[in-house]
Amino acid sequence: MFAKGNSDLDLAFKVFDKMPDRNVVAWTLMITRCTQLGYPKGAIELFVDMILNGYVPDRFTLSGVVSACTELESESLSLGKQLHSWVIRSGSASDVCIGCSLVDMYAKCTIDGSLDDYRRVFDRMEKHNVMSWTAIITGYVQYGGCDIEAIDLFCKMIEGPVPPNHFTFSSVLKACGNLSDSRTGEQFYSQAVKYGFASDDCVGNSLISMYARSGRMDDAQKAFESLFEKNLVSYNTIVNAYAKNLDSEGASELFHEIADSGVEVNAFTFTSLLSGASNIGAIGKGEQIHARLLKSGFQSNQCVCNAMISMYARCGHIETAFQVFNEMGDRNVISWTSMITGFAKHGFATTALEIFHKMLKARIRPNEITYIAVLSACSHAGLVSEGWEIFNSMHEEHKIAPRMEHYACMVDLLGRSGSLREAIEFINTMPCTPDALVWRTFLGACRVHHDKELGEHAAKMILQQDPHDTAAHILLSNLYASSGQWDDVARIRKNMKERNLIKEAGCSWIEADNKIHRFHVADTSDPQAQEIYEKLDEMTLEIKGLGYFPDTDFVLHELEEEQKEQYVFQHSEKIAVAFGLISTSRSKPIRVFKNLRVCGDCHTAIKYISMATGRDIVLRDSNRFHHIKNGTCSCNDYW
DNA sequence: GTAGGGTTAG
Repeated sequence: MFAKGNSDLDLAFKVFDKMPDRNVVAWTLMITRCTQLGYPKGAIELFVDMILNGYVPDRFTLSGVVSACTELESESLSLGKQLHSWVIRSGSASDVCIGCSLVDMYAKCTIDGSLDDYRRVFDRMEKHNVMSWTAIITGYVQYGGCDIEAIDLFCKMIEGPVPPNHFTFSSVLKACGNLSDSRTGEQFYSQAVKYGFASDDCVGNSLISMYARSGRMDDAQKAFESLFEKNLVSYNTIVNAYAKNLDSEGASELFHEIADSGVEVNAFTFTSLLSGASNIGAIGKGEQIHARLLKSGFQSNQCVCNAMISMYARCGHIETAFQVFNEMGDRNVISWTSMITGFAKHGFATTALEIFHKMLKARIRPNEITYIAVLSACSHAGLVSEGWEIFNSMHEEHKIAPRMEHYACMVDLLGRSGSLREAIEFINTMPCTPDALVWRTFLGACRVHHDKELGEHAAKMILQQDPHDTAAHILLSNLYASSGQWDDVARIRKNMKERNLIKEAGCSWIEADNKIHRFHVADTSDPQAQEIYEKLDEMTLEIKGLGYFPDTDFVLHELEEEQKEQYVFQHSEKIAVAFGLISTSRSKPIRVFKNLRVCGDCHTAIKYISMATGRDIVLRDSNRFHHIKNGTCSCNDYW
């Protein structure tokens, strides 16, 4: 009877306080309402009051207070556990209602994604209904990161007597999306159709997202178009799909379509648009969205602010990112991690570490992604001993078991600093089998330090695990190319061709006049191509005069030295810089973005160009930012 | 009076 808005909650409290004769139902009702209206702490206080007043909670009360804990996430895990043991003592461990709440509570409150707790509760339940099945499957997908287990459980479920509903299908489709396994997803979807959920918006939206996460944008678009009814979530899903797939133009067009359709956008929409802008580094677009945000009233939403921090940082405006961070009211672990990542990618490792220590002081618990950010900060700056210290502390102080990514960070840190032997020793003593990521990182270090023997070993280890790994083929071929073994280069290229492995094309882009200009190697498609190449030739002569010598190690083909030079001078990042020189204002830095790591020769050449022209050049590659000024780079040639 | 879902930020 109570409670749509917060004032209704006040009213509900007034009535409740005046009740002469409260019973368990009244207490329970108040507890659940508090949680539903976003006051889980109030719910817990009420529960404590209730006990102190001598009332005995029933199954609904316990379920309600467990839900309150769920809302508070990891903050209340210990209370949740106490409630759980209470449930067991009171003999209600097999109750389906309490069981569902407990599964959900463990799923959302357990930080390290350990599955044992919620699985144990699930297994103890007397019988299962569609809610308990859905709760456990969702728990695996959302909080355990265990998509395969979720799919297995789903398969078990459909063999049993309880039919899945639209929520269950939605979760299992999400699991397929996380695995980028659209084939399995399609099978589940056709089952969903058989069960009569063909026109269900929830299942339809999950299908779009599943296709998008599997990289099948055309099918995502088709699924979107064939939706029975498009709601805001559908629009947000497809906007996000375009943003993720680097099509921020497509995302903004859809944004206007939404506005025209009369559907009101929400914070999700803005967050997706911001991430779309940040993926391609389109600061102009990002600023437009920021301006629109200020009118929308979502500018203080936590997710939106976090997306803004990341957008400004990833577009090269680290100071503005820091400003947004400082002005934010309520920061969570993602806000802090975004800021640490931002500083790390810009090469301000010491600042990144300072922020990390402030975060610990503010009693914000770092998670595994925070540690990836902090460790990569160390590795970008060559802070070996700090890296070790942090790596050791993550488990000792915060009970976070290092994952493959953390091991890879350490390999990167040791490898880049030149300690290849120490890195390989680290790999050999890992408690788990190193995966392709670890070996790929190590191979990258071998390439930088020209260690052919270890590099070959690493590439073989990668190809053992994944014979189709394009990166290993390329790195191996680069390694051979840099020592002039052209027969081996040819063999690898032939192998790649046979296996139909295509190197992701190097591509650079630059924003000018609020438009993105993209360039590939030796690109002549731009209307201003002639001017660009004239500028390039002019720059080549000029910087050679300053002492630049082309490093043709970075050319893959066996060519005459002069041809190699020419080839290296047609790399996409150089073309983009030349375009920047002729079409952007002198007062601003030239901001270039590249989808892959910047080539070593380009890095050197661009440093000389900054010296010759007096322009500041900011280059974001797939790994980090390079702030190039007067012939030096913020990465200290360490990338 | 109870429990489950799809879209967002690192």
